[in-house]
Amino acid sequence: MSKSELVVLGQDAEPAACCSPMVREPLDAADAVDLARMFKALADPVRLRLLSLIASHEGGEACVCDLTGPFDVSQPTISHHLKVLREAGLVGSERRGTWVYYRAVPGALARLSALLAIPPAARPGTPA
Amino acid sequence: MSKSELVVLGQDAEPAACCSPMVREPLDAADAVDLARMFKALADPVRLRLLSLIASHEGGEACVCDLTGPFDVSQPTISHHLKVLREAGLVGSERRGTWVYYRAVPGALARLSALLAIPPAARPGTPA
DNA sequence: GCGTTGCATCGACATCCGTCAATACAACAG
DNA sequence: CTGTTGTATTGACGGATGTCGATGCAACGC
Repeated sequence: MSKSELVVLGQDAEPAACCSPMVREPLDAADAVDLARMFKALADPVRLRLLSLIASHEGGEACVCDLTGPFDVSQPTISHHLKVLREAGLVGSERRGTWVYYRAVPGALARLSALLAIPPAARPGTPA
Repeated sequence: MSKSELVVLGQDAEPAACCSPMVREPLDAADAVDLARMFKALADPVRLRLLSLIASHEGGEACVCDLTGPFDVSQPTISHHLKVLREAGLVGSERRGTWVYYRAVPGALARLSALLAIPPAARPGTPA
């Protein structure tokens, strides 16, 4: 793992590709599979808390060493959860010597947020 | 089931109770359990598509009879998924004679959307 | 009341998933 | 190279979940 896995900025350009609010039009099956995978990554309390710890951490990133303490689960479990988040595209990681740092992927969060948003001018099902 | 289960409007008042953006501060454990449950309900492609069908349906609601056709799964599976969505608080239902109508709960979606939002003036970890 | 339609529930099954102890791998210092 | 620290992976285990056919329940018309 000599190359950085930390995502390049520019992810922000991606949200529009898939996810206008779901209340506006039905999701297609392919998008749904992709999105369900991301929601599945969020569907565990420990992972939610990990993500929020990472995302809100000073400097916008957190070292695994900052993440193994606050939970009542073992280190391998934390690693496993981080892997799930990483593979879902919600976080990126970068090794700096012994230490591994994780950072949230803003574009991915924004994508999900946009999907769930209620359009301001319309309510569900109200023609926009 | 003679009383309506369709949620009363006013749910919009609730999002603020829990979910400012997770990138702003770490989630507490109790909130994480509650939110993970909702994300779990979204963590299945069929359920995502069901929710989007319901939410985008004309009139803001859909009858189960509108929902059993578009998927390659059986009617009991659709019912099961609708139950999961309902129990997660993402949809409400109302029986009208033989027909049962489902409607998305805007407040619940807005709550999740707000949780995942990236604050406009700050990026993850940037002091606001 | 009976037959029909719509929808929910039940029970079984195969698959998936969170957790852990043990272990492997990466990086570093001496 | 060895020992140490940090982190990821492995394999086992018990529990959770999506799916189905069968069935039960709700509502309706006759």
